[in-house]
Amino acid sequence: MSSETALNGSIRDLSKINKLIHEPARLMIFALLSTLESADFLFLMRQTALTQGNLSSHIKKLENAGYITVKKEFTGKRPHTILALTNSGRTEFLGYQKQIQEFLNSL
Amino acid sequence: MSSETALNGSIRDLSKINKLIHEPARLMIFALLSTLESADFLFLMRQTALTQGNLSSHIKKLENAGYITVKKEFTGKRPHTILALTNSGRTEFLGYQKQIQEFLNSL
DNA sequence: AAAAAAAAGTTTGTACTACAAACCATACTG
DNA sequence: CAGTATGGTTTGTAGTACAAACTTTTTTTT
Repeated sequence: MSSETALNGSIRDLSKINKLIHEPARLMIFALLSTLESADFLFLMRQTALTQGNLSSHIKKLENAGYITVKKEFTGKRPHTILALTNSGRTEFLGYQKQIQEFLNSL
Repeated sequence: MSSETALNGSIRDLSKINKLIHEPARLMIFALLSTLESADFLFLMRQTALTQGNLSSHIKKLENAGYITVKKEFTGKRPHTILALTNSGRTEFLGYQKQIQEFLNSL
């Protein structure tokens, strides 16, 4: 191995970190969904303290990336949006955790 | 303690994470400066693989925040810019590390 | 039963930010 | 002395996070 690769690997790798996950608001969403397996819009809103508009935007981004699924149901008469991580989302989040943990360990 | 505070503390806290540090390019700069005590512009540029313009912008932000000092010297005839963390910068970076580690531990 | 307010989101407008291209100043080089 | 290299800074732009405003349906008030 070159003299730079091993020690600085985890530092330079940061430039390739998944920014869709790294963003704090979305990191909260990932954290909640990864421990809960599924959650609804209002629950996420309360747990994260994000506004509706902001949460909605982040959800759309994650859905477009294929990281979460969005199911729109009705509970009685009221709409109910259920979010869950996809396999891809779960895998990417685990990879993110690994990368950032390695970074912290390198300090 | 309330039922939410302890478990979700580290999750909701993410919304208050220091974004000046959290940004990947600057995280690289912090990582390098925290282990090296001082470094010059070109060294940082090579280690991080940031472009000159981009690195320059990030440095200015960190300097304005009081997280780093910027000393412009001459080595022989050539300009030489030396960067170092301030106490404040070091403290904030440690706080950041702690917060993100707690987050990872909570998953 | 009409009007008003609430619930559950989505869309739109804006202020900010990361980035590279273009620029600047000085120093070498053929 | 023209051209290129060195060591940066400034400027322009595309993208992003966020909240305000809007939409649609339902519930409550009068």
